[in-house]
Amino acid sequence: MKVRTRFAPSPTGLLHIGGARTALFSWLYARKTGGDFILRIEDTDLERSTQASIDAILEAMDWLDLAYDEGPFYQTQRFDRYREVIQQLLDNGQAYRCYCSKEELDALREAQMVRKEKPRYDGRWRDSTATPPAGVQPVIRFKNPLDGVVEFEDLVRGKITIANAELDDLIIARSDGVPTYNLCVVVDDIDMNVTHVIRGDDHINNTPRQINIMRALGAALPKFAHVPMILGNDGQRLSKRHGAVGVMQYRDEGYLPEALLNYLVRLGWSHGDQEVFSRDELIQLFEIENINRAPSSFSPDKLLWLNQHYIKTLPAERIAAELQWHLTQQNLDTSRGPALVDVIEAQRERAKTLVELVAASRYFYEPVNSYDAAAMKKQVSAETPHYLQVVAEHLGALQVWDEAAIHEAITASCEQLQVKLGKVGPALRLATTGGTSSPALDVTLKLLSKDTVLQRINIFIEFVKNSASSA
RNA sequence: GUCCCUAUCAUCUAGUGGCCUAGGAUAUCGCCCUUUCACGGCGAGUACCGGGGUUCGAAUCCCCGUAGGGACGCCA
Repeated sequence: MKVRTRFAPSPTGLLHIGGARTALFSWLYARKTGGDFILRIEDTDLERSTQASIDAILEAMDWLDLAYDEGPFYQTQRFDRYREVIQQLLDNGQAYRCYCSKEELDALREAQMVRKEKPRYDGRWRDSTATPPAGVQPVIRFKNPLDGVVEFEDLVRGKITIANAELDDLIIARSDGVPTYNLCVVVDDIDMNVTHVIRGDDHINNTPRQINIMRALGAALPKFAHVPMILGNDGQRLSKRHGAVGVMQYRDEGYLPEALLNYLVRLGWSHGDQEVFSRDELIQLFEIENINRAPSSFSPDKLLWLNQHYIKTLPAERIAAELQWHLTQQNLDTSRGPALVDVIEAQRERAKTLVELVAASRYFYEPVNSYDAAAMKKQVSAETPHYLQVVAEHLGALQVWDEAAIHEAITASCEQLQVKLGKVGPALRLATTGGTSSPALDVTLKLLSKDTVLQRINIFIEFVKNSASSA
């Protein structure tokens, strides 16, 4: 049978790290097995679902390049189908109407807590022949088996057993008739022929209930794989109100989707000692059974390392494409100046994020309008204008503007001046970039172009002279 | 509170009874490379939660503690 997996987020917020990883695992498994990956939006919570969240989820899936073969399906568009199933359950005596008020249920729960019992519905309307109270819109509850156990083989945990006595008769339709999560999931997973349910382990407790409903409907059971939660740095579960940030925020902060995906897949999954995986490798190597059982905590440092790794190793064209968004954000116009891919090649080893990469590359595209104060103090002396004048002369005389020639010119300048490069280099860097860090001087100057370099040297010489006379 | 799940360096992990005086990666620290910033290379320290079993032998299997996470909604 063809493998079919699904990712089923609820649109009540951003797609965060945990959700993205679950989506990744589901996607990988489908790809690996040549199956289908389905996206389903679980928007039955009419109160909290928003279009903005739907858009955010879609945008994140797109940015991560986790393409789905089917969907997005929306549960709100399948209400007729759910009602049909609910009616069937009602007709078969597998579900019943419950007329309890919320207050009544709260009181029940409270009393149970006091008695140190697990709070659950006591089934008072399950077989009731009492006359329903007037004016109360009932909810519909599923008749969960009273005894026995539900046992299933979880693909990552192994055998999980829960006694039916622990379960209560869950609500499958609200009093306004809107079906609830557990019912919708079951109907959808059946209708969509989902073979592998891969989801967060916060759903382990729902699984036996869902299995019972599936059995009541006479459906075949899918396989379940519950992946552990991701914890924050403090060991607490990562959630919307607890340190979880949306996937798109990582884009904003300058991470590459390649890095984020690679980081995420290694959080809870491993293939021996391997740390870096291409997409194709992942598809080839991914196995559900290699997913860890323990929750893991998110480590920004390692993500950063992977991001830098990908910045260093991906084709410059790929980086350039991803960089476009940041260039716009940071208002840097690269239409004039060196080719972006050349700057990327020169800079890629000294940026951990794309944000840094852009920030560190401004001087290639914008005039230098200030100089690092500490460096001015440390690297600039009374002789500096003269030194740079000589350098400018050598550079100005060059017929060919390439790295070797530039290197020659600088060396020759030092020889003529009888000084070490240490007297000239830092000042030259300061003059041309405004700061103390850049790629090798010859590379930097080459990219900057001869005209720009000579111009900047002149401006700098004037600046030094002026500040010396005014001091 | 009740039920479910989990437990190897600071963090992510390898390990499926002998190959483990526990390996890799990140982070940290040191050295080298480099007259910038980085990259890179080499090296160091740091872990099997505790206690009982089973076994000739246990990080690996079992039990009990302990700790952490999850669930217990007319949320998903």
